[in-house]
This record gives sequence, C-alpha cells and structure tokens, in this order.
Amino acid sequence: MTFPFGHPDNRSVTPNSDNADKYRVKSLDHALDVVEALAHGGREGLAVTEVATTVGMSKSSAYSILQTLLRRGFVASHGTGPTRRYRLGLSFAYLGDQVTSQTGLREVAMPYLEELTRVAGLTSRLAIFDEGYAVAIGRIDGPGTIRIAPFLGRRELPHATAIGKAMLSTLGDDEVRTIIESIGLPARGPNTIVDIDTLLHDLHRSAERGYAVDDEEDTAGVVCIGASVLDRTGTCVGAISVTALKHEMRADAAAEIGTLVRRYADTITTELGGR
Amino acid sequence: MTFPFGHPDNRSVTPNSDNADKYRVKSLDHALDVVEALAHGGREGLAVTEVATTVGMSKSSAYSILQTLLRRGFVASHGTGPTRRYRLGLSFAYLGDQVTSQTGLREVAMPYLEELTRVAGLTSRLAIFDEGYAVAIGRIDGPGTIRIAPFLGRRELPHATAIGKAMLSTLGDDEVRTIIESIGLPARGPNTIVDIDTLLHDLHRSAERGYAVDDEEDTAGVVCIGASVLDRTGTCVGAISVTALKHEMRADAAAEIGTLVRRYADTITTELGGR
DNA sequence: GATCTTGTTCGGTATCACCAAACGGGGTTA
DNA sequence: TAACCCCGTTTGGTGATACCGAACAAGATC
Repeated sequence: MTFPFGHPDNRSVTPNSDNADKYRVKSLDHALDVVEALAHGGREGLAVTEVATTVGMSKSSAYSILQTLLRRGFVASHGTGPTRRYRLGLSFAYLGDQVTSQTGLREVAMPYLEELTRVAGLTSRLAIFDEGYAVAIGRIDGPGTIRIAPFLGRRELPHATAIGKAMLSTLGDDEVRTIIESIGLPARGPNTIVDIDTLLHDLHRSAERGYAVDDEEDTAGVVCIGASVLDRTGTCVGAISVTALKHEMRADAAAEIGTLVRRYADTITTELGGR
Repeated sequence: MTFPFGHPDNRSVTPNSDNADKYRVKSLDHALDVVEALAHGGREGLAVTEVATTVGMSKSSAYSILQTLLRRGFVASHGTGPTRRYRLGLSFAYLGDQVTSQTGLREVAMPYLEELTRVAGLTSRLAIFDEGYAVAIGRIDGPGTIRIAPFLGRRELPHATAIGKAMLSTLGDDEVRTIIESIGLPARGPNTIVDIDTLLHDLHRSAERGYAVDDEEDTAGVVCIGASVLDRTGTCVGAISVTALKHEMRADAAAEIGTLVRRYADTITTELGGR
C-alpha cells in the first residue's frame, strides 16, 4: 500500500536534513511507531510479538506501550493469553472526528456532498490544503460496490489528483511553483503530469472552465473531477471531487459532471460567505 | 462538557484499584495528556504555555512533546513566535477513519443512514458496543441548523440513550444486569431511568416493538429513537438512531419514526447476512 | 521605543524506558 | 491424555533520556 500515513513517502521529499533528534522524545516516537503499526493491523489486530518485530523493539517494551495506550482507550484488545491481539481504540475515532470538524468547512459541505453523490451516483470527497498536499476530511460513498480512494486524512499529491489540482488552480503560478519545488512531480499513474509547464497549462484550463480533471493521473482506470471551494476572503479553503472508474465515464460525460461539481462547489462557497 | 474523552467519567466506575503504574510508560502518558488537551483546544489551538499549564508540566517538556508529535503529523501548528499555536493534526483523521472502518459495519450502514436522514429529516447515527457503552462511529447530520449529539468515538451511557437501549434490548436480563452493575445508572437528563427493574421493563417493551426511545433521558429537550442491528449469528453488532428536539416530534410521530428506524435497521441487518 | 509576554534553547540529574531472560498457561499435536 | 511448543506476561538492572529550571530571543502591545 502506498502512502500509508500522514507523512507518508515524503520522508524523501521533505527537507529533513537537520538534526532530527532535536527536541525529540524518543519514547513517544516509539509509541507512535506502535500506533502506526496497529493502523495497518486491520480488524483482527496484531499480537504483542508482531508489534515488537514490526517496529523493531523488544517484546516487553511493546507490551508496556500497549498497556499504557490500552488504559487510555487508544488501543483495544480482545482475546487473552496467547490469542490476545491489539488494535486501535475508539479514542482515535473521537479525535479524528474532532480534527475533521475543526475546520468548520466539513459541517457546511457534507450535506451538499451527500446530494452530489446521490445526483451523480458517484463517490464524492471533501479535501483541504495541508502544506501543499491535498487531504480528504470527508467522504460519501457512492452506490458502487468498489471503494475507490477511500482514505481520509492521508496526504495526496496535489499535481496528480483532481482535488489537488482544483486547489492549485486558484493560486498564482509562482505559488504553484513553490509548492511543486518542495513536493516534486512524482509519477503515480499512466498519465501523471511530470512537467511543471504542462501542469501550469492544465491549471489555467481548469481555472477557466471551473473544474479540474484527473484522467488516470493518480491511479490507472480511475478518473476524478474536482472543483475548489473559497471562503469569504476569496482564498481557497478546500475542494470537492467525484471519483469514477474510467470505463464508467464517457468522454462527453466529463463536461456534464464537471459543471455539476462546479455548481455544488459554488453552493458551498456561497454558504461560507464567499463570492 | 461532560464525557470529554474515550474513557470519560468512568474513572470512578472502572475498578482501577490496582497499582496504576504497572507497565505504564510515563512519558507516553504525558504525551497523551497533551493530545487530550489539544483535543479540547478547538480550531484556534493552544499555545505551548497553555498546554504546559493544563497538563501540569514544564514549558520545555511540553515543547519537546509537541515537536515530536508535529514531526509525525499528529499535531499541526500555525503562527510563529509568541503567536504560535498548536492543534491536532490530520494523522488523527486518518487513524480515526481506519478505526471506524475496521468494523466493516460502517461501510454497509452509512448509505442507509444517509437515506434515513433524508427521509426522516433528522440527524442519524450509527453506534457499536464497547464494553457496555455505546460508541457512535458514523453520523449523518440532518438539515436542522442545530447540531445535537455530534460526537463520534465518545462513550455514551447505554441506559440513557436510545442507541444504547436498542443494543441492550437484544441481550438477556442477566447480561444487562452485569453491564449495569459495572456502569451504574447515573442520572443524565430529566427522565433518566435510574432503577434496574424499570430499565428491564423498558427494554422488554423496546424489544417487542422493535425500537427504543430516549425521551429526555440523556439531555433535556432531546428525544432519540434507535433500533438494533444484528449480524448473521443473530448477535447485536450495533444500532442506529435518529435524534430530534422534543418540540419537533409530536407524540404520535414517535411510533411512525420508530417503525421507520426499525425498517432501516432491518435492511442493514439483512445486508450483513443477518436474519 | 520601552516593556511585557511568550516561544525557544540549553545543561544537569534523577528518573525511567528499554532490553534480556525467566515464567506460566493455553493450544495443538501425537 | 500428555508432552511439547509458542507466546503473552513478569521481573530486575542499567544506561540512556525525559524532565525541569533558568536563560535567551523575538513579536506584540501600549
């Protein structure tokens, strides 16, 4: 799985050349390793030994960390003795809800997202900007059985996603260049834009027509269409998008759905007091 | 605010008589204190000094913890110098989504919850059992401007909520007694049931008609109606509910909405393979 | 421009986080 | 049924480090 986490692959991208142990609480870092390991443990969870080996620490250390997290509700356990397994606890559900609600954007946008999904028959998502990356904070699953791009809270590349390009298209060229300089233009799908001038041209087109298109630029076989949401000051606070399988969407349908997404984004914008 | 967190008020309820420092990683516990403090910091966040004083540690310790969390995406900061403030980061959005998705129930139930909210015009929620408590893992906000019972991931009292009573009503009397013995019957709203026999009688009625009613038992002026969801083995895996203001719901409307909620719960149950 | 408040930095020490090894119990196999 | 094995749990010692107090610096406020 790619991009497993908040700060996923950008360890190679972010300038972390400086001494990384400055003001670092080692034991906390280890505990966070445990949390991340459990996040990938899925529904059935991980055993103590599995946790210890995946994060590279002793069994007893992992045990203490798990016990501490357990007492605080940050992990849950089921089974006993040799069958005992640990998984993330519901405290994270609470905190995650707090975080995604904190922007205020989510409360306003989600009802319209539901309507958009119902009208378009497609999975729709709401994202915000996070240091140049796009991060989804809301999602309404469409009627299809396949779940595409299901994750919340994960950093996604701005140049390879409709939701990211929609937000970039509201910025000036130099701002875009600054962001791209720090993130780069890594290839993700068959059609990823890997050239800054091509990207800027695409962003200009997106700004003109009001929506951005990701045509297999992030994932093969998947297309997305996104539009930006502005606040009352006219600055971009996020974007919404719909996702479909390539063969589901005919070429002429893209424009139709694009204007639909644009219309809902505008509605949310005006609801926020934006112009 | 009551029940601020995962393990909220039950510090007085849970038998924590044993030595609490067994297998406790103190520094991790402190870091979790910081996280909880930030959770209550809201959108604008907390300054380093505020964090330090609320959790009772030195400024420099709080600073180190915040820096460590910051580098991992667990907190975000904005501003610089004396105006710098910290709030929870988007990693929690990712982890919270992971947790609420882990049950599998959520993926199945959410589309129906959306439909229920649209049909009933009320905020609806999805909850699971967590050691006797009810914990919401999904929510669809209704059209009303007021947000009632908005939190996810927070433990709610089983005997004082519709969603909790719906789940309790699927259990046998002795199972209910065991749960209530450990949790108690604390009063929450004007009509909270504080007597075990009254509760059992209410649960029997709920089981007969297929839905449970919370008539100002948790919060004054708020009524909820909930129904249980079963899996293929016939055991209760969760419940759904709708929430309304008391004056919005006439007495005769309760039965109508109750059967509606019951119908959607049954649909989810059959979708899960339950009978 | 003076002053106050607040974030950031630094060094020392008592604490404690970490590990290795031993223990015990449940599941599995013969 | 019994022996084995595996894995969660416990323990004690020690070297690393988490924590604090105090000093420094940089905006904000008046």
